[in-house]
Amino acid sequence: MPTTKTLRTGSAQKRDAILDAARRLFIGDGFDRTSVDAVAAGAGVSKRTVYDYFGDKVTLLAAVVESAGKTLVATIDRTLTETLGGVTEAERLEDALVAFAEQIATQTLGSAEYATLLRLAHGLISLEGEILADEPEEAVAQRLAELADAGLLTAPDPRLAADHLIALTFSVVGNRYHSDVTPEKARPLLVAGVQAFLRAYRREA
Amino acid sequence: MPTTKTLRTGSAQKRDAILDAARRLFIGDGFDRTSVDAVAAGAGVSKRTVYDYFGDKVTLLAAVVESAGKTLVATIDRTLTETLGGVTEAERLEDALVAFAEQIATQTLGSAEYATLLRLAHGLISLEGEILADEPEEAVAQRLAELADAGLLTAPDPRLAADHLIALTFSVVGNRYHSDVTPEKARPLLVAGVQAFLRAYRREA
DNA sequence: ACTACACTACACCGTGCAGTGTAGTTTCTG
DNA sequence: CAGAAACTACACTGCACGGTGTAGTGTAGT
Repeated sequence: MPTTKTLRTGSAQKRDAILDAARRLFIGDGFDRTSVDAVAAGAGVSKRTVYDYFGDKVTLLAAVVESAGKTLVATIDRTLTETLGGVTEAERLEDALVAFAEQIATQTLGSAEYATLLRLAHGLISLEGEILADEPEEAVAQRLAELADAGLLTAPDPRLAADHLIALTFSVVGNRYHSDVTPEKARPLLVAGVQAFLRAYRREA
Repeated sequence: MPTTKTLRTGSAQKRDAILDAARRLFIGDGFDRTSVDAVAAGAGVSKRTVYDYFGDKVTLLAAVVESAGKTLVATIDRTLTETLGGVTEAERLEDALVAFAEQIATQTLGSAEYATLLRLAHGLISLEGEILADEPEEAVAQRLAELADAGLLTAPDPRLAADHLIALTFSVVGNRYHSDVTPEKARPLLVAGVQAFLRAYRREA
């Protein structure tokens, strides 16, 4: 049995299309309510191809989670640099954090979608990419540690601070508007969350 | 006649047993992966009785959510009174909030289970008990408003403060330990969350 | 042109499960 | 005791879906 098919030009595109459709449908309709036929149709591909690529439905879910995780971490890293890169003054910190939160909260593959995926996978996937499931938090933690070193924050436990920032922004938005998040509704909540975070973690003068 | 059977209302014990088994199984295995046969078996009742009581599976889920919501709100109200009832000094506020959070976070039908139920119901239930889905938050908000009136907190928007307290405690715990929460693991996180909350919302001297 | 392979279309199987119908048994009540 | 209501046991239908097998088509490389 040939385990790995020799990839053809354009094969990676089909794989991505399947992953994309699966992510969209899994998040929108749930894992069990999404049929593999629907995924195939959504990807413009035959069902057989889906099975040829991923073997079974659970493996497909695992691939979706892994792919989404990598994408999200990359996005977070990039966005952190864009928004918090050159911030050295306390005055600009709030705006920068709000900008970061707004990006990640309202992105197509943002914190909400990833959280949903992790919940779908929970219990079905025998923790392979699970160890890196909290990479997003770690990325934020590292950046907060740098801000603390720069004297802008007091964060003895950066990972905890990251969890708190995430909770005050993404979790609050997620709890209020369970799936249908719009930038307009999210923004005031994000601003308030960042302000509360800064009240708790700002470096005292 | 294909008329609708008038749903039976007697024997509240059996009804509760069904609700209980359904909640346990829905939360543990998910809605789609839980068969009505399993619910009936778990409740020690015939499948037919389940259908006589609740009509169909989605209606059963709705009943579970409504029942759990009422129970949770009652528990929250009681626990809030027990822990925060006579608190008028800032020194005792932290311990009281931690005690409250610990109760609700580790209870059998606590914040985590209710959040899971709301997610299961989301999209399946045409918002009947949905309007009261944020009653828990409102209950906390009301109590925080009282604490603000007593001069212990600064909370211009009590509902927002409640969302932040909930996020800093229950959401953080839920994000880290997705389903398997033990009091031992939760406690330090809850203490840290309450402390962060107080840093953000304490009345400045 | 030949071969190898990615891919599709489609039929097909097995199964698990929602929901129903019903006959028979227990239990409550007048 | 009589009769109704609650409940069980069980058989049964219909369907959706996961997964497979296969014959055939398009396409790339030699």
